[in-house]
Amino acid sequence: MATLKQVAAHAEVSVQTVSNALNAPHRLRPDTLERVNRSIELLNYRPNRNARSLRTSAVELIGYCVPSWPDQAHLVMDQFLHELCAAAEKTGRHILLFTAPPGVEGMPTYDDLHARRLVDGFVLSQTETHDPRHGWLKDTQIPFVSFGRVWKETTQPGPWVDVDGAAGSAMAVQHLYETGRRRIAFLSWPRSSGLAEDRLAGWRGRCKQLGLPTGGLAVRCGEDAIDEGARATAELLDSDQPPVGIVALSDILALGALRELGRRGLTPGVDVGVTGFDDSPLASVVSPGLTSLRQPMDEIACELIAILTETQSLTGTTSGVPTERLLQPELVIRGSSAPG
Amino acid sequence: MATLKQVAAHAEVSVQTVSNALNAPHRLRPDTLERVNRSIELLNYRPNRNARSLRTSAVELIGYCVPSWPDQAHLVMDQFLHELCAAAEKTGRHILLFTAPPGVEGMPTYDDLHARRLVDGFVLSQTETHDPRHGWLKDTQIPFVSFGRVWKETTQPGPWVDVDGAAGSAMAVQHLYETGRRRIAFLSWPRSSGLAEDRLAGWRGRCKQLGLPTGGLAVRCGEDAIDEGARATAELLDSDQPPVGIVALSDILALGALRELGRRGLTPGVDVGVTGFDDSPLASVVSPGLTSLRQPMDEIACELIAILTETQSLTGTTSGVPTERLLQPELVIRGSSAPG
DNA sequence: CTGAAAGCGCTTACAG
DNA sequence: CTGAAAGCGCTTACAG
Repeated sequence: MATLKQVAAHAEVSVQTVSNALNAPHRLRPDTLERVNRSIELLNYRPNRNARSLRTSAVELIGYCVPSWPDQAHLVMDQFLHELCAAAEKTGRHILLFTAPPGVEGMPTYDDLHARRLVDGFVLSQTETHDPRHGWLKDTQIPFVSFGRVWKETTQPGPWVDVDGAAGSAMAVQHLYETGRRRIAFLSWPRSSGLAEDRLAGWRGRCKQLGLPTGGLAVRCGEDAIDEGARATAELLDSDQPPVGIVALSDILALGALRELGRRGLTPGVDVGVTGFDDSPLASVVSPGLTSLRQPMDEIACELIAILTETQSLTGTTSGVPTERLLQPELVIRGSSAPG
Repeated sequence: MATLKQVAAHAEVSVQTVSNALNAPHRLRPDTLERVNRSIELLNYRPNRNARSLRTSAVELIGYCVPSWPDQAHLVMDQFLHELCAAAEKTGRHILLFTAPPGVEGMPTYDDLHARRLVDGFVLSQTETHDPRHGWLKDTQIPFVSFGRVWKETTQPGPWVDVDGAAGSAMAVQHLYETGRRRIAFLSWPRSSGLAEDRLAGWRGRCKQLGLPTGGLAVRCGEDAIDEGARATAELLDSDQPPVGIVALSDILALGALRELGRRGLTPGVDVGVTGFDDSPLASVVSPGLTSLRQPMDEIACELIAILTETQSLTGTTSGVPTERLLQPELVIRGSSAPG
């Protein structure tokens, strides 16, 4: 393993010059730069990152706590991780994975990782209503950015990126409306979830806007399970005025709706239009395919990394980068809402 | 941020003694140790990992390349990552995530990560038939361990951990046999997959052993998709002697079988018993639940980490730890094979 | 544009 | 059992 010193000796310059060739090439005369680069190539030199980190006290590593499954979002977690990695690598950084107890119990782990200089900062996800982690990290001055807002807080403790769930539901309603449906139901979760309330509000808002009924059309499911989605759908279909469109809060719930339709001999996309959320692998794997709202994972990842690395959180200086970004989901249309 | 030096000054000992208190406490007199520990506590000292790594040239980081989805195994990837993280942390290590082009194209990325001392070694997964990465890493002397065997090689280029697919299929056959079924089919993939051949062989072997027919009962699907599983199932059910049990190579294929049964008014678990592979989130989310072969992710992760850290691959010395481990899957029985 | 020197925070023979 | 000193491989003011 060649060192900076050896490269310097080989190129007959000082170590400082080699270091500059790597980190500030514009400071060198072109001929010197070329000579140094030849030596680097020849000796197959790779800078030792630990030495660099020790000196600069930046490790270029971003911590991400792997959620313990089962978990609502785990179906798209692999997509998220892949994009997060790719986005980090574009800035020369990498993702360090770790496990921690949920909630505030896990904070000592975050603190330790940061204090021992294993990471520069954190990307949080699985944000919950009143998530205590954000405030804790902010107080401790540990850089972080959150995928997901801390719900029901007037002011967010730190920078975040999120997807506009209300807009997503509205898009789903609009789509079902445009395919001729006028009675559109909503499959929701318990009231305690900020995410659920956001998506529910989008459905209600657009329905009102279009002059569609909402009364008795929002059903709360006990948990995010296929059986619950099926049960809620059965309830809706058994009512006096059954809906002809169903916007579900999640792909899982939507799958329940599809199953119940099938059980009754109704054809999804023809008799009743169904949409889900997240465009998980499930959506494209069922038949007919499930129309679903895709989260723009690549954009999300890029924004997270940009905010974490370019704002005060990591550099100590405030730049012009906004620290709150609400991104729009995209409706992926499949057979469950539009046959053919 | 306190340093070793400051702790030493506070405890009125040399830095060497503080270092020993941390890394070799048995070398200190109990009273000295206690005094040093008090200072560490008081100053909230955390050793700087970069300084340590620079000195010891071990970063305690293990690289794992996030597979680009879509991918056969991505449904259980989050479980795998969680267990891998947890296992690494038990040894004081962490997982560094990165992306790389598939196959041998990605090897420079592995090499770079190792040369720049961002990682000590790698855990590979998504092993393919004749996977070139193993030989490459072995030749380059980069420590690694593989989750999955390199199929069709007489000798494996490096240490591995894998799950016994043949035994898994045999367990599924045995289970269906014990629930009274005598005609058991197998849903497979194209011949090019070592994993598929392994699982197929297990089915055939156990059927022969039990005196069950196999002729015309193995169907190859074009790809791992629900539609393909349904199509293959339809083919089987339309034959002169339709099977009453179906062992599928994957949960996805099994889901296809369930769908086709439903379409025909047949009840899974009653009329036809169905089993899948991997016990993915899908298996417990459908109704009836899908009987499936669970990979022991916790064991797999522990073995991977143990082999990587305890054998020559990382320490340079051969220890007594075996470098090849074939683990047994576990049959998780649900309604698709046994009602009630 | 280039170079000699200090230092980031640890660990580890070595000597006492 | 304890301590003084060298060194891991970089970066960065500083001087020329």
